[in-house]
Amino acid sequence: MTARFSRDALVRELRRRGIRVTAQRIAVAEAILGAAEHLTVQEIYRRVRQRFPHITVGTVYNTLEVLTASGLIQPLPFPGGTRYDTDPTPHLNVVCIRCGQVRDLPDDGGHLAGLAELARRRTGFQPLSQQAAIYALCPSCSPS
Amino acid sequence: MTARFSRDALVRELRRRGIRVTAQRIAVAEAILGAAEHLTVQEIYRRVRQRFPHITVGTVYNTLEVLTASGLIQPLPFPGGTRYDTDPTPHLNVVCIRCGQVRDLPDDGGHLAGLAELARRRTGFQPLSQQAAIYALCPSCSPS
DNA sequence: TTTCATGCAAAAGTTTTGCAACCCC
DNA sequence: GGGGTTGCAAAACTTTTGCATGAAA
Repeated sequence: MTARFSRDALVRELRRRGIRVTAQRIAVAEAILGAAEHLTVQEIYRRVRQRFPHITVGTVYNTLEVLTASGLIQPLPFPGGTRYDTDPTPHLNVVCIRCGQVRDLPDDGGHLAGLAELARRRTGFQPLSQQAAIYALCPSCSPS
Repeated sequence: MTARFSRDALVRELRRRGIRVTAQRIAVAEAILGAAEHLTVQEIYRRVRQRFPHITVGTVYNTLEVLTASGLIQPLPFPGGTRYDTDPTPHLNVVCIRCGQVRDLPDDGGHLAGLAELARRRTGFQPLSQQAAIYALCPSCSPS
């Protein structure tokens, strides 16, 4: 996920979503949007602190909740802590259980959409978001 | 998930998997296998403590890791902590993001199998297990 | 008898909370 | 100016670790 917003566009996007804009919030959003992988809260915290040495984890958590509620980012419960995703299109996370690397794949077969539809039909629940992970061994971590 | 093993069968199953059998491990396994829902570690701990008041969380975590490594149970990273699943067949978790209830659905359309296959083909990773969750609002929690 | 699990305790890590000062709108 | 946000601090909660004792094979 490369940066999808210029600074200005990001500010506009936040305002559009009814989020009060602060420098810290911009920094948090930029950290997530500019990352190639799904960052943990600590990783986000570390990056933002380079620009705002006085920011606290509490503020980061606060901001993550606001951004999540607005739909700009999505929390992914992972072993080892919550990570944040910015890809709004449904996709698959493939996780190596040994080295921890995560690869994203688009929902090419429409399987994720199919699962959401299945859930709606069978439970009457109203699907909002989804997460799918395959836990696997990457080639380097596979027993040769 | 109702209990799938008699006490004796469970002991045999643990031995078959190369797990050293202790009374505490049986209790932990029975708690998980006998539960209808996916229990958190604290819920497991609370249940087992009724039989073994001196057991510690450390032992529960230890046991969960052993049972996971053997493939008898599967950890599910959920918002709010890890839960444990005993259903070895791939299935879908539908979670109400407000009240937290979880419903399981079988992989009727073969979507989960399709995702694992997609992951294998596209990444070369060797799929071991999987998790799919739909975050949704249940009828009672839906804004009428 | 040897090896490994348990219990106890402490520590590391994650997430939440309360509140006064401050900043965005 | 008003109300929401920040920083600071403490606390609650989850998970990991070290070690002496005890139990399983």
